[in-house]
Amino acid sequence: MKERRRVTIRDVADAAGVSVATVSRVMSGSLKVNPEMAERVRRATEELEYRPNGAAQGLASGMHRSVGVVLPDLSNPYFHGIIKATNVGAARDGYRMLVTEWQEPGEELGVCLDVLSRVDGLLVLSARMETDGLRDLAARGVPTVLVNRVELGVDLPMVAVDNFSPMLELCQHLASLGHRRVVYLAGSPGAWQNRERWKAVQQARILGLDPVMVASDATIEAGYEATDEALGHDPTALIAFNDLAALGAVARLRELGLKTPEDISVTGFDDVALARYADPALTTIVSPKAALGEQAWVMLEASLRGERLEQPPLLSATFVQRASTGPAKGSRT
Amino acid sequence: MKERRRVTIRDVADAAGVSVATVSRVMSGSLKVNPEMAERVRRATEELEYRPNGAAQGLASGMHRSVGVVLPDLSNPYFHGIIKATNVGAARDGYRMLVTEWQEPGEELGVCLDVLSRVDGLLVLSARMETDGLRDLAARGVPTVLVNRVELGVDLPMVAVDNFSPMLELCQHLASLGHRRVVYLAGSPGAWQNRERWKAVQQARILGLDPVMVASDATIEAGYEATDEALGHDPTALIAFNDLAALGAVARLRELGLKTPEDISVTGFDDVALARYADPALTTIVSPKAALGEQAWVMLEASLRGERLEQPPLLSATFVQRASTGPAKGSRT
DNA sequence: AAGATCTGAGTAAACGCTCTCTAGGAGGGC
DNA sequence: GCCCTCCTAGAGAGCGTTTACTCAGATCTT
Repeated sequence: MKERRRVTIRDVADAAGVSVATVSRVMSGSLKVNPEMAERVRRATEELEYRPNGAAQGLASGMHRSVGVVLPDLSNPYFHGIIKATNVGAARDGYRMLVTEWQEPGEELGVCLDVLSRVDGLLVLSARMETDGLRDLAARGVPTVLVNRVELGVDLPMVAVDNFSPMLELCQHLASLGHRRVVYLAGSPGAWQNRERWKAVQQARILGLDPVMVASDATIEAGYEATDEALGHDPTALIAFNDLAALGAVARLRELGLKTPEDISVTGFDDVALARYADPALTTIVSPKAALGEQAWVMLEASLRGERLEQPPLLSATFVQRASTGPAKGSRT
Repeated sequence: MKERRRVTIRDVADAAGVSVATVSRVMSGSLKVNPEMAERVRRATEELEYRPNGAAQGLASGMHRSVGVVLPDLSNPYFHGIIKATNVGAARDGYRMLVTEWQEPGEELGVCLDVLSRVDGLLVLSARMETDGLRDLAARGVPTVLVNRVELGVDLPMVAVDNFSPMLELCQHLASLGHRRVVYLAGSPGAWQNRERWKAVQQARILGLDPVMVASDATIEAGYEATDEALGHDPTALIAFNDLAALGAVARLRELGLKTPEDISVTGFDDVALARYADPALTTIVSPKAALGEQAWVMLEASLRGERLEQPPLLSATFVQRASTGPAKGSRT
């Protein structure tokens, strides 16, 4: 394992018979360089298999050409759809994306700041991170974009999906099936998305729904575990915070001998890949993950350039009925 | 958005009335420093909210204190379990983990090398990356650990789960239920794991199985789509490459009016979270994801220190019977 | 045709940190 | 009491790039 010295820009310069500055110019695609020289440089680069040192570039230019993504849970497929789209945008613009999972709240700002020593900007998908931390980031002028999190007191660009309207639509669907007593399996208490969804569910009282909230979370396990308590309220339908929780709930119901949707209806949110393939296929809300990720990148890229794009409106999500909802048991609809 | 200048080590040094060298020593935890001074430095650090510049540290020390993880598909939950464990190990040892998803083969070595300009080592979870690329990495002396990929011609440490034995056990289970004609829904053709699993399935001829291979992949969609072709072979059981494909297959079967396991049995591999919650709960192989991720880190960490640990044996996975397998239709078992 | 302007390549100063080397004070041996 | 060793803190040389600047030669102006 001989420690062969890294080939630096200097080596390339020597090999091509030019100065390091010229090599740097060629690498960065500056037009002000003699084509013949550029060609020589390119050949030398190739031959020596030169790879610029990212750290040095970052130090010298103050730009790292990479952005950090902070999210609470890597295993939630909902995030995949988003960051995949973000990634193609970033790649297109020559940026690298570094994903960091972080769960414990309180620590998050620290992590962000730490990550920041190697990135130019941040995408915050984390619902749990305290508002103070965000405000701090905003105050520091760190290019940051909030995803699916609308914070009024924070001066940061944000992109988000409309949670309220589609959830209301979903409730309407439930109401039209004759449901009345429903339980909302909540997501993370502080999360904006959770507040919005719950708000919509409460609003649905006007449609005749009589909702109760039960604490849960955005995971299969949490949905599974919250189901027993939910059943205590004797509901005809379970409105889960997201698809994962819905899947967990369905599994627990099945275990208890309750069939979905015959005995009890269950709804999800997000439309992750599994939702369609589950049994029963989940009635849920199709969240525009790709569009969200794309827009997040556009906003972030602008921030990186010091530009501040106009705050875009909420993206709309659409309700889709599948097999996990049916007429309320005991209703004559 | 005033561009407030970053606080550097020099600022801290000035504030504490010491030299930058001393600050650096305090930060790195060197013991050779007067406690009183150390305290002063620490206080200054705190007050100024000093954060060392990662790029500069990387440049100066040649260490980035971070490792790159290259994986083919962020949405496969199997990887989450692994990298989660790796991450805690890395964090414990003061390393940051950068996840990079990369799909197109051919490009992968380039990406690795590129990522390498900012990391100290690599964890390769990507089954598709060409062997040549790996050999190249090995030749360059880049600290790299291969996960779930055993390459005999490559001189790199690897950690992997035993695929063969548990798969054979699974086949035995199927055989004992009276199955004979089975279809193996294959994973990525070049992948080591795929070869191992298929080898085991073929070996199971000795148990009376009569296996056929059908091309598919490690995703729900691929499992779903390969099912029709699989049915052409009139099997009594489907052995999917992994849980995702199995889930896809079950979904397609249901669509076709075939019940699992009454009409046809289906098995998975990996035991992702969903496997247990799906309907029917998947008979599958429990892969020790956490142990794998942990061991991968241990090996990598040793490589980073220039040490080469002894090649560990394959980790063992265990077969678990759940509800997706039953007696072969038409068998009297 | 001489001075002004422009082009494009080279020189060298950062960038923020680490780490070797040096200096000087404290402590110890004789 | 003097010299030598030990130990700690500071000075400063990089680390590999980028990016003003500088400067020579070419192209214009009139």
